[in-house]
Amino acid sequence: MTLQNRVNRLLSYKQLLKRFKSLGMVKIFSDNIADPLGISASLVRKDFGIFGISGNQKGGYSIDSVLAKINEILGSNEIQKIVLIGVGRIGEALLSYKDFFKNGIRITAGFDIDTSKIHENGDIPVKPIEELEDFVRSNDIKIAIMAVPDNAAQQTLEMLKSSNIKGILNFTPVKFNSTDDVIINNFNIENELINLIYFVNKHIKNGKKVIK
Amino acid sequence: MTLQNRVNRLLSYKQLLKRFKSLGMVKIFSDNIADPLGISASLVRKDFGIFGISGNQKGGYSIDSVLAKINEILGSNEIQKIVLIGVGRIGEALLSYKDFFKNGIRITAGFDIDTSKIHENGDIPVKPIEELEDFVRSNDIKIAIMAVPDNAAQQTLEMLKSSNIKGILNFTPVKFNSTDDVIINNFNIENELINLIYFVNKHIKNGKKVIK
DNA sequence: AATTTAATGTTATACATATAACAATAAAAA
DNA sequence: TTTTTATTGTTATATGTATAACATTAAATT
Repeated sequence: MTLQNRVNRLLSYKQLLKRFKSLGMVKIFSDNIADPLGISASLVRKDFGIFGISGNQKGGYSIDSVLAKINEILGSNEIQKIVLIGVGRIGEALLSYKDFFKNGIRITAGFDIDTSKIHENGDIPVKPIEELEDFVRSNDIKIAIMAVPDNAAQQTLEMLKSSNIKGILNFTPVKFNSTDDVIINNFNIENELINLIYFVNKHIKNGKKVIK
Repeated sequence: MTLQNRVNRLLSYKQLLKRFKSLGMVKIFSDNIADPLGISASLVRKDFGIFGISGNQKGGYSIDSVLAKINEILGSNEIQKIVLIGVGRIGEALLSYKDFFKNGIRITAGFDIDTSKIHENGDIPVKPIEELEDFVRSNDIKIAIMAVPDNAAQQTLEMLKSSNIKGILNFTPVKFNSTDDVIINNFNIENELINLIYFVNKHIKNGKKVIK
């Protein structure tokens, strides 16, 4: 089940390496990374190879230099400015999500059609949706989080496209496909739950077997 | 990019078929499903075959009977009771998420250590975390959403395991692996954003090419 | 009633991804 | 200084997943 691409794995490596580091470790072998993540050591080495991360024939990999390289690859060294469309329940939760700062992600503004949501002088301003296009263009923003109700999803997508947004994390229940112009990452909470329920039931029926 | 397993695709089919149905359509061909989802018609037919969904040699598939079969497979006909651990910002947003009802998912209770969050007589009760194990056992609950702060994640996981929970949708930034006892579905919002940023930047550099 | 047709259902192939095996090599040991 | 050793880096194999090709078949046409 754990569907992972190479970049997602890189993030897992980062998380794990930070924990190793916090324990005072300095060097690490591919096995030490593979085992806790339930993958093979050769996959770790291959990933590292592909991203140009190298180690020493005997001494393994230096945690610090791997972490530095991963941050470089992921662009975590620069600040990544994004916008949030739809300041409802989920939108508000995301606005107050302090952890983003750790990875250099900044929600620079929220946008909503509901005028009661607008407040310019907060920690993160919430602006009327009409200002989206101007804001995105003048601040050179490429990424948006979409957290509007499902009946506004299509319309919001069009706005984001015409604002020249290049990547969307879509929290609406409406699934959209990526195109040449925009990469769309759909996250449907209900579907994740239904999926989980399915595999749990299957698991219970078929007897215990780890599903990845 | 759109990493999809067979069950996730089934959910996509369901969503799409409901839309076709709302347009008044009654029958559908595999191409009609495949094209909007950007997959091959043979994959649709193969999925249907694996799940025992059959059509007519000439007339395609009956939308109603496919939908009925999908609901049966996914267990959407029964009510799926789940619990929510951690009633912070995200937790609250999920508690008020009305759409769950459409698919038969019921958050039966929330749990928190913070006593100020507790209220027994709301729409959905929020109970002290100490009552979790009893509640889960007496209501035969198998699925939990974990939305606690990262420093409480490990401890919460242990509680859920000892309460005999079989599936966890994990919203904490701490990644956990599935085991023989429990299937864990990690959703890390930051990681999804970093992942998206990576592919958008790559996309911009390498020239336009659809990434799925 | 025979033939054509247009779809399904299934098998074969291609592509993608992960693992396993091993060759290369730098450090450690003798 | 040579040999051994332990790990990386890389190539070969296996597994998993998606597509393409085709055989099958029921409806439509002649």
